[in-house]
Amino acid sequence: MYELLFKYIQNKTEIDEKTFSEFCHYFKPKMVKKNEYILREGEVCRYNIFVNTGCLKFYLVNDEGKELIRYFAFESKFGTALSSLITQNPSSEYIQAIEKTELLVISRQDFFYLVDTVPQINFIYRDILEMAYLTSQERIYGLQGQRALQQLKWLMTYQPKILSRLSNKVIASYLGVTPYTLSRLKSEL
Amino acid sequence: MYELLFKYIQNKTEIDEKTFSEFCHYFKPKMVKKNEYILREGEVCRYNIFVNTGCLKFYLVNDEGKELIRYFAFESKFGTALSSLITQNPSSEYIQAIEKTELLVISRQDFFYLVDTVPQINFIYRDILEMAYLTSQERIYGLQGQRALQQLKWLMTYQPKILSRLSNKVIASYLGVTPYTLSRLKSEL
DNA sequence: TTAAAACGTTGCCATAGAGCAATGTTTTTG
DNA sequence: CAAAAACATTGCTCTATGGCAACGTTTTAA
Repeated sequence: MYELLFKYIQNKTEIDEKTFSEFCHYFKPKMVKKNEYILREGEVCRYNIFVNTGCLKFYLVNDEGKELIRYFAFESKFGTALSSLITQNPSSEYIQAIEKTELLVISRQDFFYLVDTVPQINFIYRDILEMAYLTSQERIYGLQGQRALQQLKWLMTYQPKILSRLSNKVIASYLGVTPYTLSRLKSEL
Repeated sequence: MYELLFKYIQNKTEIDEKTFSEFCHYFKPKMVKKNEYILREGEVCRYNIFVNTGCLKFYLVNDEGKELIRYFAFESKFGTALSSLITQNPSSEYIQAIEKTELLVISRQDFFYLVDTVPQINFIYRDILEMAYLTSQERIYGLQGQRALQQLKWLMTYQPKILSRLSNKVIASYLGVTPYTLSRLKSEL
């Protein structure tokens, strides 16, 4: 149950099994079905989430009813509605399982307690934020500058998992184009 | 020289002048002229930067030669080419002064030393990353979903400083449209 | 296992924004 | 302060993408 999380932390910091076992019980296992919501728009996010197996999508629905996907969390990834988690304001994002998914869930309070008391978790949180920020920057530059075809090629190179595992509809929503356009772009490759 | 930085930190954490004075000398004052580069593409970023007065732009130049602006750092803001700072790989970003600008510059090594040894700076760095990430998320959703006119209206409401202080050319590059389009959009308001 | 629902593809037309050129305005700099 | 450079605006045309409709395929669920 905790092997992946242990490996994740071990990969980023120095940690022994004893230290890990002292705090890992703060992470509670949770199974969610395909299409099940972990968080809905308007709810306050009270958890940080580690994905053991499966995949979550983080998205919002804009004024025109269009679903905009910001991020996918696959196996061994953390994800949360950070804005709501930090501010404790209602989330504008949904979090939903794309597949049958196994999670480790830690409450906001426990998580920040660990950030403040366990140096390894302090570092892990810093690393999560740094990496999330870097990924966001790349995505901003991609959305700002690239035509959709270029973005698709970038995805093929750097995020092949997204293309191989997810539906066109979902990929289109991530790229910010319609499924029609995506379908046409793929025939241009 | 250090008043703004002290206020910035005091605003976010508990700190007294004595503690501040023990580490503030790691931040070195630096003046840059309008249009002067602080970092160019291909250089490794070795600094974190606090803006005292003026304004910096963080941008890259894409394959088509188009300038894409990711972020502006106005007074009392931190900014750096984080990707390069963390990985110590050559930066794909430029950092350039838009106006005559007064900076406080801290070396990478000193900065991370303070992050690891001064709890207030550890927290400040966490806060910078959190806020930067939140801002990035909003921007991703904006670029993905909104028409340029909507983005412009959003800017008017939430970032009026960008509109009032910067040239159309620069604003267009931030919005990811051409100056022609921006000029037309403004006449639609 | 089969009917219903969701998804993917493609033709057609509509639209937002790009890009060039021409012109006037503002800013920069010697 | 004057000449040069950069910037802003607007007409015209072109292109990438949107959105609907139709149709075949895959997935879902009773």
